[in-house]
Amino acid sequence: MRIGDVARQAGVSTRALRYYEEQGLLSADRTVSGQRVYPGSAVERVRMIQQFLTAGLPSRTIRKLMPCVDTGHGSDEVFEMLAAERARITAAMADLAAAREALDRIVAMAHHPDPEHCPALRETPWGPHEAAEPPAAVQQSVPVS
Amino acid sequence: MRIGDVARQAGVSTRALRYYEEQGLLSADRTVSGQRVYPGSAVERVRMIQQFLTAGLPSRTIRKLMPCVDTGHGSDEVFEMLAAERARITAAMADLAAAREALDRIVAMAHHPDPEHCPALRETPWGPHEAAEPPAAVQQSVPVS
DNA sequence: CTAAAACTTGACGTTGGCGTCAAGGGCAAC
DNA sequence: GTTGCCCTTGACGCCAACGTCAAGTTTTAG
Repeated sequence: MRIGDVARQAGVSTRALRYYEEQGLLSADRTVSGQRVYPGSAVERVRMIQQFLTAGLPSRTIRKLMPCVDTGHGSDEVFEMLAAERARITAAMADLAAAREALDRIVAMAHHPDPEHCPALRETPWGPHEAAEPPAAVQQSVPVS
Repeated sequence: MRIGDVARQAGVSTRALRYYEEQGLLSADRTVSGQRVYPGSAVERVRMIQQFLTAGLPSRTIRKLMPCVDTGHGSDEVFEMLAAERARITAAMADLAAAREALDRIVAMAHHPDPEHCPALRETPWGPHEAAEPPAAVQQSVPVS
């Protein structure tokens, strides 16, 4: 397959494919004239690369990961990286869930015809917080003339 | 509170706070000399901003969202945005879950002392795929001399 | 009073994953 | 041959959310 075919089938740009090669994520044979020639498995591989990129793994990390995918085994160092990335992903999922709930609270607040509903953020468990603005704070400088 | 206090309590840099103000996410009073003065609630607000940013909402979107948070109601347009972002977040969570499972498959593959386990990616349901490299492809140019 | 710490605006630098020309070479069809 | 599409390398552009000086003012601590 040539680069355009892979690009179409994997749903990415040819620019991306050249970039992946540049980053050492994807290799290609060449014709005498220098055109890239890919095996059919390249499509799968590109999809995997995309999935990892979408998940926030930097290309540098993926580069270290791919040999492990190809050969089936890797060094302890690689597995530590993998574990770390796994943890990062899990944490990111938690962050997303929290943000989504925050959005949901906002729409609920806005659509809920209850009394005193509007700036009722105080009722939501939003991490540690101190008393909201005590009348006389600690370090007060010249407060607006 | 001054900017440094808010920064410490919210766990962000002062640069970030000035950036948020620049982007219209966070407002501050000023002393006569021009220094920023924040209410205690600013810490909460910054945490919320951070949460949304972490979730991938662009500051432009958050800017449109904050009035709704403050007043308790917003336009239909804002709610459409919110729904779209909610969907984006859900999709992102699915992507993360998929990537995490891919990582798990890799470690399982590497640690599993089974025969013919190594490049056994073919057994995993990886999206649509055609036969991997038929002996004679369609458009074949001069194949390496 | 003075030195240190904190604050101000302004402006340029960084990072990643590409997009987007630009200028040329290759290749199948007609 | 020639038309038109696909390919090549090279290089600059982009965008967001800040980091990082720089150079000057203010506030605070001793």
